[in-house]
Amino acid sequence: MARALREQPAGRRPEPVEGFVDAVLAVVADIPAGSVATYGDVAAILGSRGARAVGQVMARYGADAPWWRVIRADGHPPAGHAERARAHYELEGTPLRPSAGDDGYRVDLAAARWRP
DNA sequence: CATTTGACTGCGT
DNA sequence: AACGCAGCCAAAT
Repeated sequence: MARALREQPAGRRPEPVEGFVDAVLAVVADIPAGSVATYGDVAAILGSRGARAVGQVMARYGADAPWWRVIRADGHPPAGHAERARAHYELEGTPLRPSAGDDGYRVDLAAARWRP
């Protein structure tokens, strides 16, 4: 469906769609189930090193995206979402690894890291 | 336009 | 493995 004009009712913007935001969501959507990518990897694919910027996008716009497939460089799930992410991992069969101190588990990056 | 913020990363302790 | 610190990036305020 054609997206009509980009103009919105004055003073109201339906979605702050920006190039970077859209790109991040697109990359995240490309991550296959059972695999994961680090914030830094997603940023690198976009030609940037803004791992934090990617996290920022996920926090604000990743609500409807497979955010659990984007994890930290250490294999830890998104901060504050370990419990919810774990449910998705077990459902998708993402290779996990037992951990003592963390949230009780940790994603096996060596086996689950997505390779475009 | 300047400052703050944050679902990050790497290194040292 | 846990904690702290500095560096980096884009969006939000």
